[in-house]
Amino acid sequence: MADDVFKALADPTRRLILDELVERNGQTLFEICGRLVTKHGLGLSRQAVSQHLAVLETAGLVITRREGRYKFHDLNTEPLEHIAGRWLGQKAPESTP
Amino acid sequence: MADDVFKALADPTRRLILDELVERNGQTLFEICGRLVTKHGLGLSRQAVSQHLAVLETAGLVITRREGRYKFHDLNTEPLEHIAGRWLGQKAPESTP
DNA sequence: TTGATAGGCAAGCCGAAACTTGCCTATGGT
DNA sequence: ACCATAGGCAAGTTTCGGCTTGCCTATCAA
Repeated sequence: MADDVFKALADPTRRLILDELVERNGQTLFEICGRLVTKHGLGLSRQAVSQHLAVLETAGLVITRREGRYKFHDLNTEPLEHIAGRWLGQKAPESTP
Repeated sequence: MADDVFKALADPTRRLILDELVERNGQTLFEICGRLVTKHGLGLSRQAVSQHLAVLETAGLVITRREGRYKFHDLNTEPLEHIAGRWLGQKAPESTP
């Protein structure tokens, strides 16, 4: 469960994909491909991005909905909220003024 | 910078090490080895744990201090606090009562 | 000083992960 | 009906991460 989330976040390309989805939710595979190439200059194939999206989906960080021949990808931040708490929980909360 | 933190957290053994340091801070390499073997039943060599600790240290999650022939490992949770905020930042903060 | 304890360095092995390549399915427009 | 667009599947390659093995250094105690 949490293992999938950490493994998904381990790759810099996947973190960039999450960034793009924060900026504009509900993008298709081709849109994400275009953004990664033009805005960040990384040259990867469409299948590479597709596989990254699959990893993000099994981690629960991306939820997909199909409409016709389009498949839209929505960001789901819920798995991100409890991740660090595993080690921050019972710590003395240092001065947070 | 953040890349090191995510890569460090990607491995389940390293996450277990952080758990052990939460439970008891300032352990030596041999102490951590013993705990991983006895409490969690994983059979890994001392060098494996040493390499894991090195990864955690370059990520800033573990800080070491040397005293004589002992090297104590202290947890540093600071890099964990801003990790998820990258994607949670401009999201509507749900009810935190 | 010798031995035991705590740790470090470096090369090598192996399996998993990232990426490619090639082909296939499905939807929509004209 | 036809073709272009959006996406999927599967095998192959290559790179990288985790782990081992073997040996070396340093500190302390007797």
